Amino acid sequence: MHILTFFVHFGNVVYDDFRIFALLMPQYADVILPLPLQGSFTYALPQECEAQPQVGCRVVVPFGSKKIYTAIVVRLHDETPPYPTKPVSQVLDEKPVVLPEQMRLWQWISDYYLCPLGDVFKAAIPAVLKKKSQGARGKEQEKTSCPSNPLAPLPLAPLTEVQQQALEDIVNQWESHNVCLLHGVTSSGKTEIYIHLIQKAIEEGKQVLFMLPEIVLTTQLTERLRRVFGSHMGVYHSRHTDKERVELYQKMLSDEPYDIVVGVRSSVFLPFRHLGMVIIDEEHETSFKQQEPAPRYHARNTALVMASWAGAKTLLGSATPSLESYHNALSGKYGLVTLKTRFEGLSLPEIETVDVQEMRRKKLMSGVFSPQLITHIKKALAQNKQVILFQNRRGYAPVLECKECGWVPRCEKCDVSLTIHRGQRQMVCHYCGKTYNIPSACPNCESTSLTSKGYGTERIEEQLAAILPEARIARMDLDTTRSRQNYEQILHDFEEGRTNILIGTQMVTKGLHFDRVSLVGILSADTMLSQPDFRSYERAFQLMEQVAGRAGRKGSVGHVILQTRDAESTIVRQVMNHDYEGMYAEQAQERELFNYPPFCRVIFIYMKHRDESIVERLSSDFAAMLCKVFGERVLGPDTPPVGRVHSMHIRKLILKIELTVSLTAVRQRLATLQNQILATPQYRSAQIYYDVD
DNA sequence: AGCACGCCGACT
DNA sequence: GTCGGCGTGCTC
Repeated sequence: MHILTFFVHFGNVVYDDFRIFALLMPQYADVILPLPLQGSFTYALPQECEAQPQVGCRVVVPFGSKKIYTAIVVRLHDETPPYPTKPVSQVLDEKPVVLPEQMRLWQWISDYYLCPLGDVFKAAIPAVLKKKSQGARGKEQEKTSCPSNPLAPLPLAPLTEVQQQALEDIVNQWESHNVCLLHGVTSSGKTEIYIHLIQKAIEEGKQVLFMLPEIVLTTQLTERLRRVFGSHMGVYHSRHTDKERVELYQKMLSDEPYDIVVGVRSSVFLPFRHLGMVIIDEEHETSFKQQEPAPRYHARNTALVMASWAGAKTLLGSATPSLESYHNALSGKYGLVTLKTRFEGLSLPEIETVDVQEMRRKKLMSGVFSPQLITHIKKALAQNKQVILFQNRRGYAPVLECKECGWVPRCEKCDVSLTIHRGQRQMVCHYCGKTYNIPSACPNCESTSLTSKGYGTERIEEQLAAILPEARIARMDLDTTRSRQNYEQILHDFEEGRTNILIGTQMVTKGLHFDRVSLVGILSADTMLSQPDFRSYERAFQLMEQVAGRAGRKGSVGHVILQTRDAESTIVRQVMNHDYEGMYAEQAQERELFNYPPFCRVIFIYMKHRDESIVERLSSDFAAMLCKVFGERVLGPDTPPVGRVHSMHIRKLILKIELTVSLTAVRQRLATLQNQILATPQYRSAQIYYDVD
């Protein structure tokens, strides 16, 4: 409890003049450890003056019989605990490295996302700061995230009339709302508006956090910002080395912090002292939510909480807002500003659907390629234009199948079929990453007629190369972009026109701007809808709309070919008409009917165990216990689509909580019930964890 | 998380 | 009769 209270009364408790004069140092420090443990541990403090830590400082402590950890002091006091204490072995900081507001945010994440505080600590602090190393406190030796731009900042590009109007609308909305949603179609020039807002905030002496999904944080955008903000700006990217992250963290703690930090999800954990504005671009992106490991936090929602505490204004930007944010905007909780026109009078791309079923019946398909798509690709290449092809599946083919007996290779540790990767000459489990050799004969019936079913990006590349041998094709997916250099090389080659067709997964849908792309092909709209997830429809719309937005730049209307088995489906029609509002209305109705966010809070409860029968019993017992307390709000247990990962069998329960019910009460009930069931001897070795919203 | 302590199988 | 399997419980 208690952790928070002491931070709130920081000034009173820590800086007690009387104490210092009387040389009565606090005798004990409560610390948290970077381990999945709830609560804090008490250590004795050495009584020398110079070794006194403050709350928020790192200390080195022995833990267990031989482990040594870096811990964070959360409270100083004189209450002798009823057990023997070990002494703190070293104090690493003179000044706090975790600010009171940060600690408060950690506690909020721990409470809201139902995970131990130690897990938040682990995620929040760069690894080097957690290690027991003396070199870590090197504020003085400022290195030259990171060559900073020595050039004088360029003057801001003037906004167009439409952009200027949007900017004024945003500022107006902020008069009456803390959060404003900017719904701007792709290429409507949102970035320019952000830049002007950031500039304004910096002039007012405020700090700005500009959060982006990983994939958008490419050189294209950072370079543009760098040219404007130069050495005022820090970049926080997951591909930065740990050393670079520590430098940024230390810089933010120093007396001359960056005015603006452009960063990914984990940049919400940076220490801001004068946060005045938060901008979250592509706010609908699912990568803001950390899935694995704990803490399973949502960086957008966490940033919203942080901003409201700091009294900062937040701008959420997207061409395809999340249903949650749009709902908040319509209900008046957020301000809403809409930008309907594309930059420089560009019109939205024209979308043409192709009925794959029909083409297949007429035997006109060449593999995944419809004749229409091939014609348009040829036309684009003849005009020296470029093409982006989108397929949301990597690898060669999702399945290998024996023609004789129907045998399909599966992962030993997970309940999924293996994806074929030709390039690596292997089959790969996309859940645990385990690789297998491709068999030359079926291990079941010894037949050698094994065929690939379905299409991944790798196979599409192969087919296209056969159809258009003269095309210069590049592929961009997880497999070809393992290193940052590869990623940048692929983009660079495409930008320079060395390649003219780019095939890729979601990676090609985000924030890339290429002037010569005239055609976008969506190879299979249907595969995106196949996952049984309440957000899959929304996500499919967002992906298609985003990738379509890559087509057409200055002076010409872009063209999109959307291949589907069901050209009459609502989603295809909505994408064709760029009808976000229609999609929203329909999905919102559905979510309301079935009690899903944003009309309800959803907590997924996962249970894992090596032994399937144990997890089976555990899940039904736990469900029964939960039902007694939560009644109809409990759904399940169910086996998730992939019922076994890493040899652990999984069951899932869903808890739907009305927005009016206090989450604190729910959390306490859950904790009690979880402790109760895990006290049962047979379930002791099971794992239970939660995923909120 | 990691480590120690503790109780049951195949080895010198 | 011991070495070692990993189940379980604790770490200030």
